[in-house]
Amino acid sequence: MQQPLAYLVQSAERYCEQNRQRLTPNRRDVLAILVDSHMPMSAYDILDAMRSKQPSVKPPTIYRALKFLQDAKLVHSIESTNQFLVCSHLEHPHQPQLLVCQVCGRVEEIPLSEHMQAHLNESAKEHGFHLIHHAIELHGICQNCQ
Amino acid sequence: MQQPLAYLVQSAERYCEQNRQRLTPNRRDVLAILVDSHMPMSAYDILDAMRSKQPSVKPPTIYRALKFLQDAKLVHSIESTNQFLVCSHLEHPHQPQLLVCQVCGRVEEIPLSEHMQAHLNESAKEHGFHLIHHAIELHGICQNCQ
DNA sequence: TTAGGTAGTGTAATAACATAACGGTTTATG
DNA sequence: CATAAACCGTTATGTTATTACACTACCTAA
Repeated sequence: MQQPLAYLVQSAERYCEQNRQRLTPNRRDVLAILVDSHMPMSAYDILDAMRSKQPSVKPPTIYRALKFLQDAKLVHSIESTNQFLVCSHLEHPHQPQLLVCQVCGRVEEIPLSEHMQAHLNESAKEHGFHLIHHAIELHGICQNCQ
Repeated sequence: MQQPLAYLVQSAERYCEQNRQRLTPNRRDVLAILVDSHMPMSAYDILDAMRSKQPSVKPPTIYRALKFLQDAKLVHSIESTNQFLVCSHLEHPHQPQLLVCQVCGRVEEIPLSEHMQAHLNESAKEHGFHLIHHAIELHGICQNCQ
């Protein structure tokens, strides 16, 4: 379910090559922290984790790294909980659909079906709306917590 | 597109009767402010508007009223922008789908098609997920802004 | 090789969003 | 009128996110 760090790093490096950017220590550390946690984390959760090794880190450092990781499609943001999550479907381009458990706080990412994607595009088109990206977040109770 | 206040108030009163609650001045004022704005507003936007007539109002008052209005299905929250919006489809029960314009900031609410609804339920079911509610927010550029 | 541009960083300050906790008031109902 | 539930005001604080500015690191082309 969870991508290994090495694979994510590889993907990050590819992104960097294509965009004149660099996978710096800050960015790598934030990614590693998110991978290690196996849970969605808030920016301040990440900040706390960073501080255990580098006490002077401040919020903008985290938000900048998260921005990079989101642009590189390695991390998704969860709008309804203000958290961040490592992408679990790097293998193909996708828009995420998130299943957010209200009990344990875990979030499962599932790829949005092509059918759904088509429907969303269709409904946007009907309203003359130029669609750029979307957030689809389902809240409920996961299998484990039932 | 926008519901008239009278209709919303009527609907609020029906909700109150059924739930031993009251449409108090605070709640009515917050609703009226949202209706008047014709735009999504943040809680603090609403707070500022309230203060022009009642300078001592504080954040909890707004958040409480918003909670009531959301429970009564008169107002939707927009997770990705931390804003609130008067519901524009009171006529039938629905889960909202929101089209958020990145240029003008306006948000159009469209009813989620039954087809989409069915698909979402299906995908939740496949993953053993007990679905309670969802947020579907499409970001892009609206017709006016293109 | 060095000048200049872009990417990236550190830091302080603050903005923006949201809730906890408390004690008191209002309202409906028996 | 006694009671319980809903509602409110207020203080304080917690949480999330950004602005702004000065600086450093790195790449590339003259």
